[in-house]
Amino acid sequence: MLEALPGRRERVREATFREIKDVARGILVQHGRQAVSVNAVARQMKISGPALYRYFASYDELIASLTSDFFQELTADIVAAREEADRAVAPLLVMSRAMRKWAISHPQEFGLVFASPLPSMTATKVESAASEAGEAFGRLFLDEVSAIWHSKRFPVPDLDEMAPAHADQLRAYATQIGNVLPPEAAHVFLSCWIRLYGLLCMEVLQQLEFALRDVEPFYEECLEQLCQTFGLEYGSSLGRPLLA
Amino acid sequence: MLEALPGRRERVREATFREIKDVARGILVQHGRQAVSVNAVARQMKISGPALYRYFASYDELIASLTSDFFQELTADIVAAREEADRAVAPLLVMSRAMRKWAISHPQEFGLVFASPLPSMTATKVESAASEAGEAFGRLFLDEVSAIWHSKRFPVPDLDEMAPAHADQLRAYATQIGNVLPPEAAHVFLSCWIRLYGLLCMEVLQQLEFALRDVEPFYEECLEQLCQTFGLEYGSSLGRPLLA
DNA sequence: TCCAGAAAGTTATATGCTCTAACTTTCATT
DNA sequence: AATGAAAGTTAGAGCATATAACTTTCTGGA
Repeated sequence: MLEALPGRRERVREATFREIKDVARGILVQHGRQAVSVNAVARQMKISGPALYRYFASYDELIASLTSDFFQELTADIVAAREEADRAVAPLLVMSRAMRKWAISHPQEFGLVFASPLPSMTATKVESAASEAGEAFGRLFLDEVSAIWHSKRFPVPDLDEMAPAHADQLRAYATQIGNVLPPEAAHVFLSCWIRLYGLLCMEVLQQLEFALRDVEPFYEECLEQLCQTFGLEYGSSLGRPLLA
Repeated sequence: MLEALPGRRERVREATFREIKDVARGILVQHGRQAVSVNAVARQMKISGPALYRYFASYDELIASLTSDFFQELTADIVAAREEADRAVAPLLVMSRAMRKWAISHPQEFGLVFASPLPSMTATKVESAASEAGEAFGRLFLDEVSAIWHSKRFPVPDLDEMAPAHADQLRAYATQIGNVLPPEAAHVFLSCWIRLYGLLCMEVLQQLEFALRDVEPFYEECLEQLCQTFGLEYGSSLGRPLLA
């Protein structure tokens, strides 16, 4: 029988890939990262454990694949939010809020991405796909800041007043990102990125629960200062509540 | 035979506790968090695995004990740095630099503290000792900011201009910390804490390696702004290098 | 001094995990 | 229909946490 071009074999294989990752994600969300295991996924799919190794060479590869998916989903969410948003509010704000919205409605997923174990000197990891997806995610914000820079500039510090070693690593980074920002502007971008992403990290990893139930006010405060930095108009999120 | 009051039995038991934790820490530092296991520790001590359960009821308890130790060591380091430091430079600066110094010279230890798994809804953890030590650590900085507040004040936002829910949680936090700071000042404290600790988190969890080899310039920039916030004089760390 | 009993350590074992090896089944293509 | 790759199976090695039951070691009291 003539098959559709993707091939029936490959289609069911693709479907199995999806099912494995869906089941794994379900376990992650319901029972936490520790509960995600090759065997647990296989049990829930009612197949034997080793069968899963036809699809993923190792446990780490399965986790890396999940990580990659999460980055892509997060990226897609942010892009979608940017497209659909009110044109009056700065895209950078829309994107930042979309990032947090995804992070706090998917804490386990975000936590998996963030709290990956430290490489511990040894081990050249097989995280290429995951780190690529991660870079694409970061690129979203970098490109937006680059657009702002090229359309109207924003204040930047003087490279000569920095420690030479720091100026060097900024130049290296500017090169690495294809010079979409000059080193001085890259410093500002990184500084803001650190504040925003660092805050999200602390929130999701529950490092602020000793004091706060709702971190959003601090996130909005951070966004406000971010707008000042880039010379954007800060539009409060009131009226378009974060958690609808 | 009459023993010294602590009792010989208890002394050797205490020594075994220490050895277990020392060995576990060695494994953590050398081979990463994943490699820390009850059996691995026992092997290295040349005792049988189950023997360790005379000292720790579970693997999680061993980890929690390590976490507690790390917090205490970090706290002690910061206190020592504060005592020994040049009186001309603000204690808050000295303490912040001591914190980072410890964190980056003990990345695995700091990572263990930070990247503890998410509670995943269920599970009432046995982390009381660890979280107590963690609170003592945070208290160090809180007390310092409180001292600054009571000696000369610093600018604070208006509580009435905040979202009511946020004002409420700030008041609750102020109560929780025994009113050593009013809610408005608590907001400022938390805001600074988030920036400083969040940056450290990102650095140690290697979330900045895509761009930076040395995060110190950003840390110092953060400290400079922190000094502005609290009305302190920013003394560069030059001349007393961070990594001697 | 000797002995009862607690403390500390042992082996054996249950259960779960990752992952490999060897075998069987399924199924699309020739 | 036959072939051979793909997908699934069971068996098992090796390591993990943890418990149970046993032995050894040491302490404190008669």
